Amino acid sequence: MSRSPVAELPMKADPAPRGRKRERILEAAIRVFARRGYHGARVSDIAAEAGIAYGLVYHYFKNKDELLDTVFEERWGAFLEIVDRIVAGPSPTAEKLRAVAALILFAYRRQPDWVKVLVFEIGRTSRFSEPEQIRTVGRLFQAVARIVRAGQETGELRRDLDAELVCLAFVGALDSMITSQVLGLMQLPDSAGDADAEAVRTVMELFLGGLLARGGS
Amino acid sequence: MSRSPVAELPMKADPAPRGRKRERILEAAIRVFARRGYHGARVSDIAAEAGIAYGLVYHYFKNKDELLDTVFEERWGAFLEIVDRIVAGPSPTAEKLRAVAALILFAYRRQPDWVKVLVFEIGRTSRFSEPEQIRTVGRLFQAVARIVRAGQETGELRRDLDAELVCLAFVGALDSMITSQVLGLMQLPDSAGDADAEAVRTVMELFLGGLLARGGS
Amino acid sequence: MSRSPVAELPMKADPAPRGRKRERILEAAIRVFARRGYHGARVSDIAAEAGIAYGLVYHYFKNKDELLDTVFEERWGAFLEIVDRIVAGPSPTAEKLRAVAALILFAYRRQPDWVKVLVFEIGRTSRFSEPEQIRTVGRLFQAVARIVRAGQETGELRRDLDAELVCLAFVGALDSMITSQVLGLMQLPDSAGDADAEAVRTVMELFLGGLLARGGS
Amino acid sequence: MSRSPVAELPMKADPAPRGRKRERILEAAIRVFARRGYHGARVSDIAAEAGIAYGLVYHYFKNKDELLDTVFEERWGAFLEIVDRIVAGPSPTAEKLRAVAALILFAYRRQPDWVKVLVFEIGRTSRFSEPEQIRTVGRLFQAVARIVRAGQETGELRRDLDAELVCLAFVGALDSMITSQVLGLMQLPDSAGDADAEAVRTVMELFLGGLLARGGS
DNA sequence: CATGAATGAGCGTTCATTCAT
DNA sequence: GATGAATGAACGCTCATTCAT
Repeated sequence: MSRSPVAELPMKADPAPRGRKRERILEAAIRVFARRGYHGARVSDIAAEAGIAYGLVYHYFKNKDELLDTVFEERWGAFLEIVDRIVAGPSPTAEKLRAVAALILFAYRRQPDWVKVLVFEIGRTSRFSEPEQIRTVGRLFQAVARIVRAGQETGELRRDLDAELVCLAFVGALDSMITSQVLGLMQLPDSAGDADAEAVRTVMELFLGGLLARGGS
Repeated sequence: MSRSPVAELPMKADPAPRGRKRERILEAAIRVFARRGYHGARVSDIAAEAGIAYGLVYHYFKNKDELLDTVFEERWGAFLEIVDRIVAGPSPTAEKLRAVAALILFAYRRQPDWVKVLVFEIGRTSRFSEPEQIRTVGRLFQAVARIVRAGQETGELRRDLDAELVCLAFVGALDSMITSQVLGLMQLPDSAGDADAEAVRTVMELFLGGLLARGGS
Repeated sequence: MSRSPVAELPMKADPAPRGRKRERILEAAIRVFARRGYHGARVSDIAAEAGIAYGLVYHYFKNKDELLDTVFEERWGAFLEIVDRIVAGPSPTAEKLRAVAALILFAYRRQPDWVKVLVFEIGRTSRFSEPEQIRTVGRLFQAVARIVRAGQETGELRRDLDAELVCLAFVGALDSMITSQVLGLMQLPDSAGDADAEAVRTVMELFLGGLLARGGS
Repeated sequence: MSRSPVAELPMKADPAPRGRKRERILEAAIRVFARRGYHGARVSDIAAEAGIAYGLVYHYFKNKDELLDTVFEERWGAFLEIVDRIVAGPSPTAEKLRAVAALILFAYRRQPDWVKVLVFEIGRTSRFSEPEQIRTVGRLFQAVARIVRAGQETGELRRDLDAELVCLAFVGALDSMITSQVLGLMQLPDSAGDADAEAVRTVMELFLGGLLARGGS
């Protein structure tokens, strides 16, 4: 059996060594954005966090905006590659959806700062409204939509629901859960064990089987 | 048959008349926040939009922050009252959930600026993380959770899923759809007719019956 | 006998009283620009010199550039009005030219800071190259050119020289002398008495009668 | 008959070959200063224009200031040598003055960038006020003054005018004309032919013979 | 000689907030 | 209540200069 795709999402790696200043700046930016938000983050904070001189940030990046854009594009790109691999894989539709759900819901544990930035600063600022960013985020929806459409074609999934709307609901549900995690609100019954796993189970049961009680019981 | 709860959400009303300066400032604030975001909105912009001197804003509100908070609390409170009435009503569980979904999904049409502010500036800034705001938003989840729990008790809904998680998924799905509307991305098959209604139908089918194709039917 | 036009150029007036902040800022700007040059002048220097708060400068002027432009336009306009009155007056051509020469050469005594700014920051920065500023300065040449052309028509002045070139030479000569004054280089034989008057006499003798020794003497 | 001194002013020469980095930097500096002004010119712009790494500029020059100073001294020195040769030559006074006028007025054609820098960045910044630069520029005045004084002694020129003031006027007139050229304002009647030659003729007629119409002719 | 990464002081500008009228 | 002049802390950005390689 192959490794779970979740495992491909790298853990917070060792900090970039001296000499790879550009990486250090990006990593510092994520930490500071996570801590104070984009607007609250001063460029000088980021430089201090990265342990480099103020002006060097402007050697590597045009301005503060480009820092956030770059963080977004590079990390999001890496994330999408994993999603694409899930989509292209051989698993049945339900398994693919479960893998995506797990990938997203486990992400916070692995890269909490990056997920915070994603949740609070990217999906949610008006600056996000710019077409390019929308398109980039849209690629996640496209990937999930491909899973759903394939499932509809094979007959695994019902065909009377619009795939795009289903995707919106699915990703929205996951987003909501991850936001709840970030805010520290997720108080799960099973918190002793594994809250994330419970969340994955719930979302899959819900989306696959629905809420309604089945006659048999 | 009683009026749909959706109809209780007021349409963009006539602007407050001269003399009711406080109302005019709040309405102006919503428009400016919607247009430029909270950070991009200058107090002077809001005053200009309201047609008053900008020092006057500080007569009615302690500071810019309080403007956003007040907007949030007053409008959100009105919204919650409708939700609470749905919760307390006599309809079956499925109908209550449908009513909530419709209320949320139709809101953008009725109060686009307010919904934009809600979507971009409130659920999503790090400032939102403050406990009080979380609690306020949490009231929506509590209301929906009460519907779900009641349904589980009556046997209408299955009991093996945690009500809180179900709520998160449900509200998240709706949030995702409304965001998609705000961004102008919702391209529905049925766009000639009523995209919102189609969204409501999909989300209800999905959450009640699930995605899986049913063998027999 | 009427007052000399030179006398119309106001002496450094009393500083603008409190309350006329805009004027105070402009006057302070001239002093600071004269002392440190446009680039060397910090906005905070100007505010301090004017005795007002930093940000107030931006209440009255869009930015530092607009300060220099405003200084230039307002003062230069006042100067041109005097020149225009000389042009329109009844004096013979030679007297008009002498009046202009005196106006310019005496200006430094009356408004040394303003003349310094004019000499170093306006006629001479590349930013001056912008069409609008050129046109404004050009109005001085136009005024002098009108005197010359009128003199050529009445037969007072020779007609074989292009009026525009004559103007350039005339104004250039005066500019050179005033610059020399500003730099503190003018070491005149008559320095005990009135160097400026001697400069006026020389420039008029030169331009009217030429350098060549006349046979008769 | 000897070559005109004007011809000694070298045309824009071939760019310095690779390897003569110092020369290339100076030439690049002149071009960039001409294009953007001293303050607008970044050291990196100059290095890019010269095709070298910008750290190298600091091998050859102490700092940006020294670049301008060096440009000024070297080129100005070459220019002064020509002037000195005119002064020392055997021509009559009037011819010497005409030669100086021609040298200056034709310079823009031969070295437009250098003349732009001279006009806008050297005679005219407050930094120019430093004694050393004043002295250097003063050497031009001294040279012209020697011509004038010699003419007064031989009786060619009238003696009732102060030689220094005459020089100021003469050089100022030429400066004004050349500035007008640089700004693209010189609109001469004879523009089809040779505007510069017409300027030389006018300035000489003016300074030698004066503006006044002569009765007899 | 040559490179360009690294440094950091310095400055223009914004804008929320206060307050005299 | 109403106005908008006045205040000043805060921060992004530039760019001359240094220095390790």
